[in-house]
Amino acid sequence: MADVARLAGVSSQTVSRVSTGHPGVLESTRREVLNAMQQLGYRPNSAARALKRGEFRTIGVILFTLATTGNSRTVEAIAAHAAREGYAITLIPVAVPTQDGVLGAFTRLGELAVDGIIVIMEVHLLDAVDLTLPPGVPVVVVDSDAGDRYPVVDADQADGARQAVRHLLDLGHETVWHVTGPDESFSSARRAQAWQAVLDEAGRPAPECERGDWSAESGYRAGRRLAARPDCTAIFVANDQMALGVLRALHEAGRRVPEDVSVVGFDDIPDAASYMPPLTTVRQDWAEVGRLCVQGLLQQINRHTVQPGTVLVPTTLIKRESTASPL
Amino acid sequence: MADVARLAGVSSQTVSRVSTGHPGVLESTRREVLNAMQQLGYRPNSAARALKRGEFRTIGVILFTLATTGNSRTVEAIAAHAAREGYAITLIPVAVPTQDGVLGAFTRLGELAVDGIIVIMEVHLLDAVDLTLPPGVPVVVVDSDAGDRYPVVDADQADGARQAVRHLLDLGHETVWHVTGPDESFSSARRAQAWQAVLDEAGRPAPECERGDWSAESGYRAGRRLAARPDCTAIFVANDQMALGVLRALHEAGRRVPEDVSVVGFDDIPDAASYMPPLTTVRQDWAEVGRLCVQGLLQQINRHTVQPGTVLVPTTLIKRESTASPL
DNA sequence: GCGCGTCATGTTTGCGTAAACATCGGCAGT
DNA sequence: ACTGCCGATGTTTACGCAAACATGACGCGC
Repeated sequence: MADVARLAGVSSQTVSRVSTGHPGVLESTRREVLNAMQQLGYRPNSAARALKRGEFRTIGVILFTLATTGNSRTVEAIAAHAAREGYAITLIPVAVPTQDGVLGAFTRLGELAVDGIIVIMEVHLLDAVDLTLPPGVPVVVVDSDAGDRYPVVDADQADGARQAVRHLLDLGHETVWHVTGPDESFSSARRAQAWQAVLDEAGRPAPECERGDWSAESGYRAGRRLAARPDCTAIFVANDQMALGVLRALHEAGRRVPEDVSVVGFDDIPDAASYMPPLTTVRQDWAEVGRLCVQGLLQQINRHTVQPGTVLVPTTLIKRESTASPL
Repeated sequence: MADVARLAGVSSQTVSRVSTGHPGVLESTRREVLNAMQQLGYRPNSAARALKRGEFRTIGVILFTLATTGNSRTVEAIAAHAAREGYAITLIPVAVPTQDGVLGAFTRLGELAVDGIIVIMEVHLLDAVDLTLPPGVPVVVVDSDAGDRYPVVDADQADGARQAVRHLLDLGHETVWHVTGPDESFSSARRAQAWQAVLDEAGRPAPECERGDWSAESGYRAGRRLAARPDCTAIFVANDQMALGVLRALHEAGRRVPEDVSVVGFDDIPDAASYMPPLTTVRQDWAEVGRLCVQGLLQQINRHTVQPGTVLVPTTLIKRESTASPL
């Protein structure tokens, strides 16, 4: 910076003013400085800046995996919106989904240069490590029921599930079977709860759930078991990938979709429209979730206000060709 | 830090020594300092640290999208390996895949606190912005043909495509049709080139390519056109998602897979094993790509050696049930 | 017993930046 | 002409840390 100042014939403070866009610099001076900067290939040192300003303009995102469509889409939206606000995002992957793994990530995070944190994971995994969450660091949580302790942003999974199950009942199915995600997943639990609630309301018997792990393969296994039951005519599957497996199992068992069995998925991943048949499913707006995360976090950072509570992003039932009235 | 020093009854330098793990501190003193740190909730300020040390221990990853399986998996592997080496990763999404967009990202990047950059995108988009790539900043590129200018890491797409096409020819197909990715994609070009080369070598006619955009929907459209041609018995599709669309198109046209038409995909995304039928495809080892990126970048950072050149990660043909000899 | 080396610890300094304050020149109002 | 004020720019300082150097205590060999 001193070199630039010398070349431009001004003080380093003026250089600083130019590079931060402060007002009160003569246009002619500004141009001179800009010119000197370019000539010397000067770029501000962000460490010094962060040190001086006491902020990093960086948001940390802590998650288990980018392998799920939901997570990667959410992160992408977070990154895009953060960039728009002049924030970079730092990814903190938790290698192992254990409390030790989370603890490690949070320890690293404590030393990391971030102004706030977005947590994309089940909060119960955080319970044991709360102490290490640097106090005073703004946090927003996704995919969790921690609305009483942190600000939470999430898709309205319960409502999506309700729409899915009601759609099947409205088509005239006696009841709806359900393939859940893994036990640890709060999303899975909420979807299952809503499924159960709708059946209860309608006075229909709730068959026992099949349990999967989100993978198509696990959906296939669940689907084979369901395909063997002639009374099963409608299935609500907790995500699209498992639904893909269910469709294959039904196909192999000779049960037609939607003529013999109706299937509804969850997520509306891009491929779902190309399944055989195109899948009726519940769309989640991950972009909006990401946007609200960033917005909520920046609000905390700038206004120093924290409001625990859950913000729900609406979900939409997308009707395609995998559902029909029973024959 | 001063507070910690006071509480522990030592100088701030000793606190620094403890927090950086430097040797030459009496065990008893160390414990005392650690204790004081905990009590005061002290955590080192990484901005100051970076300023003093002249390094950020952060790697920037610049890419267009996390929406493709390949990108998100690669990023995940990069993050994991970087974490293991004590590096954080910062995501720089390029909103618009134009040179302006890239330019913007690199400008931001220049002011960003990173010690090196991994670029996951077509390098030709960088051409116009080379000047803004901060000189002296280590770079590794993925998915590009810039091996003469930068260190490049990539899956061996040509070999994977060769294996796929040879497999189909070996099964006895007269020739192999091809559905490509979008024009701008270098991966797509390499796969198409290899496809053409194998057919040429074998003295087979190369049918005209169908062009897609990686999406299942575009695969479906290409598949419909191919399904209409009775002479088409073997299709090499440039990725799995488009293959899903091709499978649906063939199914709707009443052409059985693999009895009437064989299909090979590329990527081996987890769902591919659950397609109908399970898809024969080429597996890419994204985790290894990510690992090598980090390794190569750290080598540059630590040893100050740059070696342009391309490192290829082997790809493997995974034979499933979508390919068979023609009837 | 003296000098020297060794080890634990303390003191000084500067990394690059920007806020706070200081200065300086000119212009409006009287 | 003088005061006062404002706008443009310069000077000083501190952000938190860790290298480099300084100090001081202790032990060992002669």
